Amino acid sequence: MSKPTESELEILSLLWEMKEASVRQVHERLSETKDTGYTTTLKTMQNMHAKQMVSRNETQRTHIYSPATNQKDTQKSLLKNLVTTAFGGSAQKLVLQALGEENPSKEELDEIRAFLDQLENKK
Amino acid sequence: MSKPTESELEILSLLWEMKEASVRQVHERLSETKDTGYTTTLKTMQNMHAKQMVSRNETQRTHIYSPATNQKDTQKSLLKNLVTTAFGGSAQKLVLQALGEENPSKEELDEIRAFLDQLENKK
DNA sequence: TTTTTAATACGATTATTATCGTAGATATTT
DNA sequence: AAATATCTACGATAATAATCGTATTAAAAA
Repeated sequence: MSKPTESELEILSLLWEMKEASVRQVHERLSETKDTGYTTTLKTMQNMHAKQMVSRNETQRTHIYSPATNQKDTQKSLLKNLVTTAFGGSAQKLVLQALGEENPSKEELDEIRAFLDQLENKK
Repeated sequence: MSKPTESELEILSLLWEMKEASVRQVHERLSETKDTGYTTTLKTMQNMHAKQMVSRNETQRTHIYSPATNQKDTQKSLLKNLVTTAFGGSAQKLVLQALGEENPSKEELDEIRAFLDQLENKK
């Protein structure tokens, strides 16, 4: 399971959200934030398919793609990577930094607290 | 302020930790986890210097490098990037995921709680 | 049924990153 | 002083990623 490149990740994220989509649909969404040609998106998705990062239904002429890699697992490995490379291995620091920057709402804070309690109980 | 590449980030992290170091010293640390030649490390650090990502003292033959980019700012932008590309923009999800995976100690959990309280008081 | 539109495949090109080798200079050791 | 080791500089190459253009085919519209 190879690490997605930056471009691949953008597409993968969209697919996680959309569940399944054609190249056209992905490209349309991508165009909101990025200015590249249709064939670029196509090629990237073909590459992703070759790497088995996405699967596709080819029964129609317009292929329908869906994510083949688990979102959680991918997030997990990207996070781990960031923790080791940028946070000196401390997830703690990453969490504090993320919380500090993102200005979470009261509800979110409570949710995190609940989660902390739950974690503690497991010990 | 350009985004560090993967290799650059590895070196930058070490420099954040070491405060300042020669290429040799960085290379030695790097060798623990990576198997590349000395000149590769040298070249990367020279590139980083050209990008003003690090500064260096050239008064001695052996140059001494130190980070020129703020650790917090860099972490912040990398985090933001990850949140948007892999977590659909939700820092919340990232935090929960990070907490869930890293199995923090009781002390760390308490520290996070304290931080949450502090955040809440600011409102 | 002809024309136009929309899709895939795939090679080619460009851009970026990573890695290394060699030359030349300065220290250090013998 | 000569030999050896240790630096930097820097070009070259290799590896990886991103982008696009063109050919071909299938569907849709005129």
